[in-house]
Amino acid sequence: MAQAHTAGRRPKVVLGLSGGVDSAVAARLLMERWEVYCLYLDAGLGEAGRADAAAVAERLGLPFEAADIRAALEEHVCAPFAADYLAGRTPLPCARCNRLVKFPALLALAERIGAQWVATGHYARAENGALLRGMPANDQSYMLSRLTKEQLRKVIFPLGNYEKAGVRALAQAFDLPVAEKPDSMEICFIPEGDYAAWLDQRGGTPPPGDFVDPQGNLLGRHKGIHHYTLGQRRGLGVSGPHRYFVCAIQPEENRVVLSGGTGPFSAAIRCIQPNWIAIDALGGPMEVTVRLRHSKTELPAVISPSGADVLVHTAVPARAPTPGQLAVFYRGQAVLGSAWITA
RNA sequence: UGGGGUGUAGCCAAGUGGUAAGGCACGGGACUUUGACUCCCGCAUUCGCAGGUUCGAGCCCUGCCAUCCCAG
Repeated sequence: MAQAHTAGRRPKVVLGLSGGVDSAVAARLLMERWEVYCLYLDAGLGEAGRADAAAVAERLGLPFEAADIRAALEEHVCAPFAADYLAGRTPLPCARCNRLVKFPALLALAERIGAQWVATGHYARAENGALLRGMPANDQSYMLSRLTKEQLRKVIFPLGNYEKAGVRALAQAFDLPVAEKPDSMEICFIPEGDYAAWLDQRGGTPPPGDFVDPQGNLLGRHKGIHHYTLGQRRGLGVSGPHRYFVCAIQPEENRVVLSGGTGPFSAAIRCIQPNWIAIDALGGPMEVTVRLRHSKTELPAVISPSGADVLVHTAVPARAPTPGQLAVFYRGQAVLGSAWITA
């Protein structure tokens, strides 16, 4: 009873519990100081994840519920995802989901139960509305860089100072049922990881067309522009004296342009719809480091405002800046903000 | 129909008498909460076909087939 008494005084937090190792460990860590409510976000793909999440909550003795996010997911993530591919862009669903679906769902439950905080098992840190990198080995701040300042003020990332290996070890030490579960690395709403098949099933995907070289010579046939992304080399099925990279996708012509050499590079990148986290607005040129895709590659760059857009000039040419992906700007440990690459 | 060239794995392409390089494509793996990039592994018992010479032939000889170019 004494424990229940003190538990009642603890601050409440709503944790997104996915059924994976990370959020399970996050739950266990959070329990030490918080009153944790678990929320499973149901994307409508089977019961396996939900069962695992429920098992974790039960093992830890935490309240658990599920939210059906299918409608919001369709509107804010799936539909834009399909539209991007049809327009020759390469979408980044996780970043959109975090801002528009996942965190809003967590915040909605938090409001309902009077919790001040929400949490997830992401590898990043949030401090007073600032978004900071997680540990270098598996930092996930890139995918979180669309979160608003308002959202971030209520967020806790319990795994911000951990690395994957350590989390795995903790999962075992805590005897969590998902300790040995493999990481999932696929788009949560697409089964089998075959996004092209998912798009085709949805309908309205572009037909096969031509692969051409920069001079317009025919190199082969492609399976539909939604099968490709800028800088892609493998899976083209085009053989020849050297390797080929996708250097342009032309939706109007239904063509995919292939080049040889080392693929496309560019040092000048235009981005739209900036989301500033560490600043209120970009007043003038600023030196930052930038990530143009979710990888460890980070380049020094100068960003400058251009109307409502942001112009990025990297110190050295960047490999295949891809429309639809995010440019995330860093100042040291902090995420300054992000913007969508358009060209 | 004459003259010349070429035929090596799905595609390029080394090899020139000593027991099939490499690249591309493809398959698998690592990496990765998107798509990619990158890295690692695998991938012709066989060199257009049939004979012949030789201890030994993809490499030499003969014939045939196929294909390309120039002549018409």
